[in-house]
Amino acid sequence: MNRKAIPARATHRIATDASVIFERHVRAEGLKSSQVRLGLVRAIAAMAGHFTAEMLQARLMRRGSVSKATLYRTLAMMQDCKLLVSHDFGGGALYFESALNQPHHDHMYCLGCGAISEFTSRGIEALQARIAAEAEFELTAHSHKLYGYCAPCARRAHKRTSEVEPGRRSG
Amino acid sequence: MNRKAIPARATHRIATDASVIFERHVRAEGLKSSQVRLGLVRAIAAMAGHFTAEMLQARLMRRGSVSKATLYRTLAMMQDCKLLVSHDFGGGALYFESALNQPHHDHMYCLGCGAISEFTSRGIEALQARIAAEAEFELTAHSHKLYGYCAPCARRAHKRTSEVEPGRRSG
DNA sequence: ATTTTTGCAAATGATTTGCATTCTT
DNA sequence: AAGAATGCAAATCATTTGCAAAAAT
Repeated sequence: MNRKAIPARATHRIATDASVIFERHVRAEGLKSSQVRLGLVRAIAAMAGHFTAEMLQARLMRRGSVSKATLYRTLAMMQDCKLLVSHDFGGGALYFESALNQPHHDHMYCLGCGAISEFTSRGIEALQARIAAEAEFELTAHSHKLYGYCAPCARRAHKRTSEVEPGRRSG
Repeated sequence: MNRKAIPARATHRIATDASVIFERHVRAEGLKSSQVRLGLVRAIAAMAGHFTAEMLQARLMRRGSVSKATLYRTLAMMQDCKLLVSHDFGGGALYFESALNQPHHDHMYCLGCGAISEFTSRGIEALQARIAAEAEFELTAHSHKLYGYCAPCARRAHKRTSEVEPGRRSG
């Protein structure tokens, strides 16, 4: 379920759809539009997979540079209008992911190589809803992450004899 | 399922059990024991519920003060020897929780009042394991958090007409 | 004696913010 | 013009770390 190698045609469409939604949000909030930000929005929306602000800035650096301030401000706005979603895997920096037409899913994070993959489970979602209902807890969001080793990393680890267990990890 | 009001007898026993485990760990690592740290370990292990480093320091302040440095270092060691577990609910500070004789569980976090409650689900754990297995992902840990409003906060919210939706929240 | 622990202050690092300048409307 | 957006540098803030002094072996 890893998204990769999005064809050029598709990224253009995604970028355009995102900019429409973004501009609608800007108008609704009584803000102003700007070239810099629109370019950023298009680029970010078209990003494949999961990325940090730093990774994003590195990639954007190819063309004109963008200040961290504007980058973070745009990232925040895109989250406000649901174009973007962020995930905290405990490494210090947040990971972002385009949310345009991306149905909800949860993640597996490889402690060996940092690879992030996705999963969904109707069953888990249902059990979760039931648990919340029984506790009279009004569920508005959830975060479910699996940590461990992806297949290649696990194989690599099994070859060596001594393997260090992953230490403390904030759940 | 909220742990509260632990009787004095019980806290003493917990503190003692924790100090034994902690001292074993210290010896195993070739470190030295210390009064300051042992006092901290006993106090922390006996803490009920979920608390941040700041909350902890505030409570410990009643008796002699402890430096943040030592506090964090002890917190880290206690996690190393599984006396303590930490959780990140996205508020900036980590929450800690004594793990002595505390079976695994996941959490619900109230966006209204910050209350933290616990839940467990055999069903979810099983589905989780199956998902990992199918992806050939070697599962070593997981984090599952539900965000929303506890019963009192939900009632309070429904009384008012306009309720602000929780904004971006890193999952 | 030697090695570790402690506390203070300074460092870290991702993210945020103040403010003067530059866009948009 | 009037209000926002931008970039830079400075500020945040929880957590870490360097180092000299104090404690444990």
